[in-house]
Amino acid sequence: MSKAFKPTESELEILSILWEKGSATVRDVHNIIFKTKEVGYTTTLKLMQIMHEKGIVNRDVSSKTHVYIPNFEQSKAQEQYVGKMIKTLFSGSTSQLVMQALGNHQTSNTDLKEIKDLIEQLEKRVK
Amino acid sequence: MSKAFKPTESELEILSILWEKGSATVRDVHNIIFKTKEVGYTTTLKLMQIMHEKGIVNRDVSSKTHVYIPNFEQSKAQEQYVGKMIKTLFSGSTSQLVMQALGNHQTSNTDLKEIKDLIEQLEKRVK
DNA sequence: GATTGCTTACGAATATAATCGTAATACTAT
DNA sequence: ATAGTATTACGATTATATTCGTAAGCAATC
Repeated sequence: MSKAFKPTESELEILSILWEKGSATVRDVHNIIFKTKEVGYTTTLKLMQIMHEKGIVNRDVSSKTHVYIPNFEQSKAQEQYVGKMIKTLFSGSTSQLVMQALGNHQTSNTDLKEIKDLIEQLEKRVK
Repeated sequence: MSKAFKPTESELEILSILWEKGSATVRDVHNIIFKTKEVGYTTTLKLMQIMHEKGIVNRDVSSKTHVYIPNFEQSKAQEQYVGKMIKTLFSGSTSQLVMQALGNHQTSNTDLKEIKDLIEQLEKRVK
């Protein structure tokens, strides 16, 4: 089994930015975080350094301003958290989670169609 | 807006048990947690006392062995965490979360049917 | 009424996470 | 080259969460 990284709250926030952009400098990340949270630059820096020590991110040090790259797959994190959520928040019911998500968050018709298709495939498979 | 409780990891674990059972004593909760985690009884006790101080749970003190009752709605917690998950783990895409959940976790045909019905309602509504 | 066992209360220790200040270094423009 | 600016490194502090030991209370049983 693969190592079960458990990013902290702040680490997840940073990871989400790195996943979005592919790679980023501390400054990039900090600017985004700073929009919603009054926090010092060196705090963000330190967090990213720690993430590097832990191996959650890689970094390119070839230029003075380091570039950070996520080293933890988004899909892995998704699996991990979705599983735990279903268990602790939805008493084990996947469908409850799905219905909660669809009920409370805007979803385009195109996306809804896609989900329906998936469901139909699943129905076949289970049979 | 309602207070934004932010239960910690351990608190969530305890809450999930209380949601499941409706109410429980420290002993009840501890027995369940202890199955998967070597932890002292007084640790569980302390956590539940702290949760009480924070107002996350109520307790019935009428008999010597106190009975704890959740005072934080499961649905509130669901909203809170699902929203955050979509944002940080699925780059804002609800459908990605839904497809991940359905793809990786067993769901009965009855449940799938129910989800399809919901989707069809949503499709109408959006139009 | 002493002993045993379970319970709560509570302080304290330990572990983990988040924050920031300061200094050293590199880069840029004058 | 010098001044100004941005960057990293790193120690230290603060905040928060988790863990447990010990004492005290209560109830049943001997």
